Amino acid sequence: MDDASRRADAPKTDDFETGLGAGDGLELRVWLRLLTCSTLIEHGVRHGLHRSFETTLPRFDVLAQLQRAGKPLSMGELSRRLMVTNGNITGLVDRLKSEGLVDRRRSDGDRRVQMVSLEPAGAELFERMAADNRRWVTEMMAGLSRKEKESLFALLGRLKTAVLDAGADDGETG
Amino acid sequence: MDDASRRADAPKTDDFETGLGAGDGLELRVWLRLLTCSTLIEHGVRHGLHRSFETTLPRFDVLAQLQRAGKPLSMGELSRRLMVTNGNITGLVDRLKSEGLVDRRRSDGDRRVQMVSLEPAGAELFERMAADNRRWVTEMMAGLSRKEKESLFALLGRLKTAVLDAGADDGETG
DNA sequence: GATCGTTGTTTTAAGCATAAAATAACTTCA
DNA sequence: TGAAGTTATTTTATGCTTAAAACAACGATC
Repeated sequence: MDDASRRADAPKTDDFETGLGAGDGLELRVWLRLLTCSTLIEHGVRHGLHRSFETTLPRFDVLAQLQRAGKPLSMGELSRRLMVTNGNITGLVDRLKSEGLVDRRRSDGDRRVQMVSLEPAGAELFERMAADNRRWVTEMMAGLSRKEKESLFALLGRLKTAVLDAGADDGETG
Repeated sequence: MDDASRRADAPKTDDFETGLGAGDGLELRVWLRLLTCSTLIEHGVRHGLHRSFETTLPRFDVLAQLQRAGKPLSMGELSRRLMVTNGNITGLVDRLKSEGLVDRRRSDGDRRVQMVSLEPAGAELFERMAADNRRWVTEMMAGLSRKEKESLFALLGRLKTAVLDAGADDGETG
């Protein structure tokens, strides 16, 4: 139920993507395919993390952001970077702290702020997970040429910009 | 924090786009960007559904699959199409049924099977949601040319195939 | 130096999601 | 026909996620 649809002349593709006519709704078709790809890869990563490390993707994501930042981050900064709501971070960091992977302490300057930092155990675990993660993702994309991956990367960059621009003044037009 | 790093001759900048070396990790970079785009668009849609219809994306997805199929689907078929676990569908269909949007009844042939069908109210609501959904997604991609969207669609098709192929015999190599 | 608006975080209530175990109905095949 | 295996769904336990409300500390202004 997959390809056989990437030829431009395919008649009535109906390619299992969701109730839209083949003629148009190109944006919808892009979106659905994007979501499918995202979900497939996410499943692969999630499954790997579960099987190899008994952990979850959100936890991995928090560690990744901290490692990448190279410095402690506030709860709010984490929630922005992970694109999830504030309340979400609270529980996530609670669990990571209880596992000894991160530390959380009140900021000296602003007593509302909680700074989250990587513990050595968290950094060490992250390195191991990151190596496997890279391998999984690379394997999943093994069927694409370097050129295809580069094109995809560039187009996704364009899409990201487009969506961000479109959303800039979107709250008030509703 | 994005491009400026897709040159193959970059030394070893180690450009932290999630703790990955700059030289390579192209696959990881594609994946992260894909996830960002997916999350951004999903937020837009989710927000619209919540604001305009007081409903959620998973509910919308179930209705969309039923509408698209044009016939009742079993619980298992729904879970496959939505790429979520079985148990998930149970609760989702429970809620939709309690809202009068779908019906669920045991199959005559096989008494294990539950067939889920669209109620008129569900079909009517779906039509309205789908129209808005299409508009939201189109607006979010307004910054892309038709050509870019077509390229993206094609490349995502290639990616989908690649990931599915890679995953075909993945369970046993772990 | 009290009050007003803002910002950072947590709490609450509900729903979504997973993996794994449990049920229950079907199929096979000896 | 009846035991063994398979398939469809639900249940269980836990965790993730959201939106909205509540709290708490900050900053400004009068």
